Amino acid sequence: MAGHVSDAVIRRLPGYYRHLRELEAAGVTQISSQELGDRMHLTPSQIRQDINCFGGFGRQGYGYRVSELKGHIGEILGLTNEHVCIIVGAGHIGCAVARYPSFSREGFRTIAMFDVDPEKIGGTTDGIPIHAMDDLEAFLGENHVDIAVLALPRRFAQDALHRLYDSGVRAVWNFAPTDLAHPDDMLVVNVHLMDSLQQLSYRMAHRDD
Amino acid sequence: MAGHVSDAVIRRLPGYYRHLRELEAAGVTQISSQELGDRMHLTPSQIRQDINCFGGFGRQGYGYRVSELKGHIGEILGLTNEHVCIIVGAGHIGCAVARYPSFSREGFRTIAMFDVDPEKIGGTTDGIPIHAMDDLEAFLGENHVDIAVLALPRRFAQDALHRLYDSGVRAVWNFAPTDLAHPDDMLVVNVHLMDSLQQLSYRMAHRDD
DNA sequence: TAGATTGTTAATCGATTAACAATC
DNA sequence: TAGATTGTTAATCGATTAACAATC
Repeated sequence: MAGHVSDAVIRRLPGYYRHLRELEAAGVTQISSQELGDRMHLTPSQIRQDINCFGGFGRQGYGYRVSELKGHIGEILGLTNEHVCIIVGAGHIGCAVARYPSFSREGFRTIAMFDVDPEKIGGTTDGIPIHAMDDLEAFLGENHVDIAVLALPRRFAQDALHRLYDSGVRAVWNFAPTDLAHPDDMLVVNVHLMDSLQQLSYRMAHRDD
Repeated sequence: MAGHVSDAVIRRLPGYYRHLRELEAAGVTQISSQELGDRMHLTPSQIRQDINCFGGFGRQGYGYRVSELKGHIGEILGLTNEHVCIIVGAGHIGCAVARYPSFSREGFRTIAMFDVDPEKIGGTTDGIPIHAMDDLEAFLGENHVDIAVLALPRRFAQDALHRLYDSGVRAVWNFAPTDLAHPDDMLVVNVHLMDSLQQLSYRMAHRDD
């Protein structure tokens, strides 16, 4: 069904999902590409092209059923299967992720956190146990983990990524502010908060251009 | 100097800055578009095109001076002027931002946080005072603020944005998981953590396509 | 049925890549 | 000078938009 799906489309998919969820919550059951485009600041054409990368989920003369389309896009995004996660680094960012409500609501289940701080080891955050960083390999030997959240200072991130790879983890959500080297069969998606803030700074500096 | 700069270029600029900072820290003083491209997974052509949106910062037969180019890009990103910030919402994300080292290092100075929780009001995070949300307008009347960081639950974010606008704030770094309506003369850059995670989920689900 | 809106093909636009003269 | 690498123009590629027949 899906031939090659471009990066541009993949980047927009979560936005569709988010808007459709809001529409569903607001009691909207039907929507046209025109209306959805107005809402998302996209052209109706683009919306139809994007959706038709995956199949014809609409009906001529009617538009799209909100809950049906949301279901399809959720499936396409892989949100129907649960993802078992660990968080490496129990600092402020790691804990913020652990407690982020949408994180568990969308099927990302955190089973453990890891840190080097003896003060934290043995404790919990939101019911999630904090293990010693030294126990990472042993833990991964006994537990299947889909995604590792990397929430460490920059200088520790590359080493942690190698250790995760060697223990079989093949997907990383990286908050460390650096581009990590990784094998081809490991997926790494970066958050790079400072990049986002610097884009804001750029736009402020060039407001009148 | 800069004609129209495309979104694609703006999105890459912080990456240049980050890599150049790492190179500088590693003691590298000179780099060619070829070498920088290898490092950043971009073509040399694209790097030269990107940089030349802003001016000819290189030298034929030599390449670019790392510290000089970093300086230019920092300036282009608006990092030479300090940005006065407030953080609206003193939950885990707000506090994570407040303590994020690069935040203050790159000239983003947080002068206050705001929250509705009586337990938090009057306290501090990392030396930053937490004010009552009710005092937002009074505070903004007395203090110039360049950027508001929105770190509130979704349902409170739109109202907070209006209040910020009415008190003169014209730039928002938004962590609430929703696309906020805003006037044309207000800049809003979204972080949308869940979008980023869902992109990872998509790529995991479609690994073998 | 008539009206509306999709799915899909064709046209356009913009971004990326290639090429090469300029020049350090 | 010769070699290397930029700055910049031209070519290519891909993404977005427009158009319209299909059809609910």
